[in-house]
Amino acid sequence: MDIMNTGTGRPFTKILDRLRGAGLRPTRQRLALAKLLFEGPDRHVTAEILRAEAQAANVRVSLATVYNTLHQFTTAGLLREIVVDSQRSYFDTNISDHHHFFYEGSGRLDDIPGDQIAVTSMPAPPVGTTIKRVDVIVRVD
Amino acid sequence: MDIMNTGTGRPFTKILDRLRGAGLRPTRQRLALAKLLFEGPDRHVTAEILRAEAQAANVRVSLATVYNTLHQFTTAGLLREIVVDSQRSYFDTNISDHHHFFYEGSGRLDDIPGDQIAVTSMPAPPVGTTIKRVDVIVRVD
DNA sequence: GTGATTGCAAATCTTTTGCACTAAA
DNA sequence: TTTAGTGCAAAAGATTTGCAATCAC
Repeated sequence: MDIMNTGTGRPFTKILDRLRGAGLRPTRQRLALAKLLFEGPDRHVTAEILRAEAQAANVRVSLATVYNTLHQFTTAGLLREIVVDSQRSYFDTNISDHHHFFYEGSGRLDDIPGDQIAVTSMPAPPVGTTIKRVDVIVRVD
Repeated sequence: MDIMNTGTGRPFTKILDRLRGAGLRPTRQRLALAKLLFEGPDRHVTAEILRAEAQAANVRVSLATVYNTLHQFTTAGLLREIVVDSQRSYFDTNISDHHHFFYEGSGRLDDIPGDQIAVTSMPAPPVGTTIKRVDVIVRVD
């Protein structure tokens, strides 16, 4: 089955609508990357991983476009960027409230559901600022 | 007063012992960087900031040595690396249990004392792993 | 002396940018 | 058409590395 077609004669409408809803033109590259990212279970990717998958799926996309797309999807709220490693950016397809286990050795990242962890007695944010997000990273090895 | 001398005729013994205790030869560069880092209140530095301060204090240190030293100090437990930005590494002279406010706009980092925040109902670490650290980052802007 | 440490410049790696070309609406 | 999006190659920025010179013990 071609990556651009679901085999039902209906070219994955849900993803198409998702891009349209985000105000992003459904180009061949965005559709293919979105399909890799959003069909199937939630995942954590780096730009390099996604580029490799695109290549493996016979989708021609430049690395620059992979970076652009990851950032556009993040800005549109379709992805979330996770900062765990100062050398590489990870993007999470799970945009619900949750946290992470980070395996320092392998660079692997696992979700911790939001209800399995709680941050209490949060201090007030400094005057003039707003809390944008609270990230909890449990580093294991 | 010279940075290599306290003016008391006693060349800052505490820092010297700190390096010796960590098994690090007290070289001119390490002593000077340690003085910049550990004399005075706790702080957050990047390699570039520390290099600039060394330069301002008339200490000749190469950037490569600044990086080496920051990592050696971190391995020795004298510093702690904080990951908040995927483009830059921060090092914290406060090695006690605490968390951080990160100002996305300016790149500034503030400590949140360990007793002002609590993470409860932590999930068990995956089998075969040990929790190395739990980082809470409150992103504000 | 001898091995650890340093400096420098080059290399590496990730990410961004400029700009001509292509494609969506 | 018209404007957004893409690819490529070059640039940028942070960090690491190789190796000869230097320093601590």
